[in-house]
Amino acid sequence: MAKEKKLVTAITSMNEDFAQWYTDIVKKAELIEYTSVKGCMVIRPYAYAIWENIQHILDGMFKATGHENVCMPMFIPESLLQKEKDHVEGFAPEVAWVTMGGNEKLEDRLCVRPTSETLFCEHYANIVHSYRDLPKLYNQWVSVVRWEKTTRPFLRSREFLWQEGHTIHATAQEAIEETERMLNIYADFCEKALAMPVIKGQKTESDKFAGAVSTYAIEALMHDGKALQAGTSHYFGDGFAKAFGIEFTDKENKRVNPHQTSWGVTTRLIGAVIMTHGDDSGLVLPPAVAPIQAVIIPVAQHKDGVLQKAAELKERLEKAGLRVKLDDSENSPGWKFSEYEMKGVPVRVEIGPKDIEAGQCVVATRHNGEKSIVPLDMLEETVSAKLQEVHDGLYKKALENRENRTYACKTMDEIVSVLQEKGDGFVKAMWCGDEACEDMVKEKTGVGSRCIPFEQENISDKCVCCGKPAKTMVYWGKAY
RNA sequence: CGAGGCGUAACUCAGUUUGGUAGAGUGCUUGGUUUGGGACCAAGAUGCCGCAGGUUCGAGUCCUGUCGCCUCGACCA
Repeated sequence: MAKEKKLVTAITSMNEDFAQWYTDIVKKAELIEYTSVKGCMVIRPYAYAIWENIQHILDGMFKATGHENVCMPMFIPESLLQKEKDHVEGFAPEVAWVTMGGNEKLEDRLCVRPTSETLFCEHYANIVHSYRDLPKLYNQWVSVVRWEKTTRPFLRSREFLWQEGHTIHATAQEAIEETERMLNIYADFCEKALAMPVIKGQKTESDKFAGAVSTYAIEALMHDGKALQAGTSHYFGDGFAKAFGIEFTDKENKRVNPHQTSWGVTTRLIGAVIMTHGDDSGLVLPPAVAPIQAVIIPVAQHKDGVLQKAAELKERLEKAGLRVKLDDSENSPGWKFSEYEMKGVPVRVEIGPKDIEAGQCVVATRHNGEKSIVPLDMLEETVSAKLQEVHDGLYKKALENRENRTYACKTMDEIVSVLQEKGDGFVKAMWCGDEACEDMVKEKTGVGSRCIPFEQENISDKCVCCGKPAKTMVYWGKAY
């Protein structure tokens, strides 16, 4: 394979040092700026625009499935957080506390929400009285705080933006269906909007959400072979309802507890996009969420008619419904090419005096660097087709990477040697269901359980660790 | 939070061993020539040497603490 031409020297090569490459990208593509509080970052306009596009698409999917947006307070009294035992145990180590109000010490200190189950439960206890009140399908777009020890932009920050859906249903069946529905929406979104293939599956007991009956997740594989949990959906059963005293009268006039779910995705998705599609020239954005879908670069822009023509192309593409930028700054065309490659703009349109004379322009695609000459009267349909091509190309490349880095193993020795030989990736291996084996695999091979995929395969009849009869196939991997 | 590395101009970094006037390249500003892959010439501006103490006649340099970034663990969306 021909060595890829490196167009930008300002960033570290991803194969040389993936972590440094990531850090370079988030700074150079003007996604974030660090602040004086560890783990809290400025999400700059370009990154926030990506988030807004993510929000817009997902919010539409939520509304289309009957969900309503609400907004809970950011503070949770300690007494409220304490009500569900597993939940508080899971989150207490990483919550930030407000202990003073002005100069007064607070009687019941307030936790800054790390997640809002407790607030939704308190609220549901007040508003749910009858089966006629159910279901409530609520969602909120807010930020939460978790006092992480190790922080990385987008992947693990102390404050992050997310959406958290919280629903409450009359029956377990309905709640389970909701849990599955939302996991499917996330998977759909990742594949159709972010061009990122994901594995749907269930988390193991040790890995599930604090207070949940079962946790489901979508897992993606990054370019370097590490796994990233891209979204989660939890089924709570009636555990929270019992702990918070949520009851309703059913059709038979009996007092019963409702069943709940919660589900969320975060700004981590931006990190996932960077690490799934980025290359040594910078960011590569999937067209559906790219703040700029096509950038127009005028060449020899001081010459008569070039800027006017470029502006005309911009207007035409905008009318066709695209997000377009015309860069008429004084920088050289070469500089602009590199700049928008760094920023991951999927399609570039070049227009110069020679093109104008010939009634054409040059259209280049970011993901593969291909350029083609396009008659001006075919601009709109060509750019739209190219955007689709970029999306498909990104998805295909990400899927290939995942497939090339997914290894089926029957023994722990095999896991160790395949990882050593081929590098990090997903390991498919059988498991007996015993937590001791799960821990042992992690200890001996360095890969932890990611999920029990819905799509099961039979790699072997025996557990990869203890050799006893296997119950399920598990995806294992190193995680971000 | 444990082990290691690094903090000097907007960026990348030299200078720290042996204490003695703050440096380079890139970028930025202005003017001109350029413009199809990060253009060229000229003139300019930019520093609490991460922060706080300490040692010293004198600290970017030595000592203590602290904050931040990177790597590897543990924890996690």
